[in-house]
Amino acid sequence: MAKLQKSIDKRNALIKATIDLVNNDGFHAAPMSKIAKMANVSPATIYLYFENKQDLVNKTYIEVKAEYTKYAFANYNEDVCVQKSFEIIWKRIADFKLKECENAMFLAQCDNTPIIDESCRQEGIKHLQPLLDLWARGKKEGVIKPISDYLLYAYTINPLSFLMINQKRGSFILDETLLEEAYQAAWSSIKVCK
Amino acid sequence: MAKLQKSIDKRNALIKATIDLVNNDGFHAAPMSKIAKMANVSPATIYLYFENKQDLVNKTYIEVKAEYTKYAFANYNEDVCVQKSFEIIWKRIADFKLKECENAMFLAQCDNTPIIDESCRQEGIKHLQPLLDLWARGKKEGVIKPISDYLLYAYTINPLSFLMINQKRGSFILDETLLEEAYQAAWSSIKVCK
DNA sequence: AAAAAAAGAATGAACATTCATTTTTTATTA
DNA sequence: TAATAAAAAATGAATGTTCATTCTTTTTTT
Repeated sequence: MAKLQKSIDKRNALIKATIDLVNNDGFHAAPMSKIAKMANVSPATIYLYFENKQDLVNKTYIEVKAEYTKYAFANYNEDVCVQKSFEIIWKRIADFKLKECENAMFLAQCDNTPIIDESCRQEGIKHLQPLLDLWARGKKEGVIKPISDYLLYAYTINPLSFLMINQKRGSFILDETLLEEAYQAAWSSIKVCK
Repeated sequence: MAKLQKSIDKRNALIKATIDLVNNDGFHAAPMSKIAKMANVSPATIYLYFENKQDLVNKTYIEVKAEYTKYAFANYNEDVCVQKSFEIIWKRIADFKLKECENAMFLAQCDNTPIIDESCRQEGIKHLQPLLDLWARGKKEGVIKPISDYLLYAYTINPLSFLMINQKRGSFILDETLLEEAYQAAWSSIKVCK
């Protein structure tokens, strides 16, 4: 396999450069020549690792999305009760969005624009299954409101993207206190009130 | 004023074409030539109305943002109680995001990417003041949680963008029932529990 | 007939991608 | 182990295209 012999470091550098440039300048202002320079590589080399620019962006998206979900569910355990499980996952996701800010920014940009192919977006959604399963369990137990998963996501996970972007822009800082308040807001929006 | 004599229709057509193209193809794939064609105008004519491409996009953003907030606060009245006021504004915003879907999509794309200038983004935020005032009142009265406005926005308004985008992509449909559920989720995430 | 607005064609720069070489790595032989 | 040949990887410099913007001319309005 020729591909496996090619330096994985170069590939990673290219992915990272893509994320950096797209985050800071936008996709429209992230030419292959700049990506190459930032990765310390010749423009021609990119084409040894990726078919073309679209492929580079698609693959970057899929890779980052996989990292994101892997991180989110790393210490998830089905034996714990719904509320606690949700808290654990939510806080892992919050962690990712704040610590892996560059990655999270890139995902947010892809999720809100037509820069990646629809098939890649679909591909990325699949990895969220454990969260959907947890919600199904919560609904069955009467702990979580019996509403669409899209609503649950919109009110618990998606706000984190907004907060992350605004923190990155320097509008405000998400410290421990704010994070706890955010978690409470998330949980109160989907829990069943006794 | 030479500017006022130029056809306002052409200007509007250009703004609309910009929104359409950026929504469907992304900023990187919205060349001036296509925008011109879609607006039934020569490429050179664009430069009679806008300085350059960046200016076109900036102005489009500001214009759409102004429309958005104008719509949101159209029937807002300071005499009504906080909870009711919030409901009215929230539902107007929901309405806008669902009925003026193209406009809302464009805003979402601008708000999550570096395609518009930072100064325009700031400019756009100013128009939200009435909502921030309402929240201040709600906090003082002990009706709304005493948390950062960014959190309040993240948990009440921002989810609508996510829902709108996914509705546009055909993932699901936001009917009357879902909309009411969404409103309840929004309100429960920020109200003070008695 | 003068001024303003609009047009299509032209210009030059920037870009994605490919090409022709060079460098590096791997495998082979002495 | 050292020398070398073959293969793979990487490169910088082309290539041809696309694009934003401008220029010159034409059309429309005053």
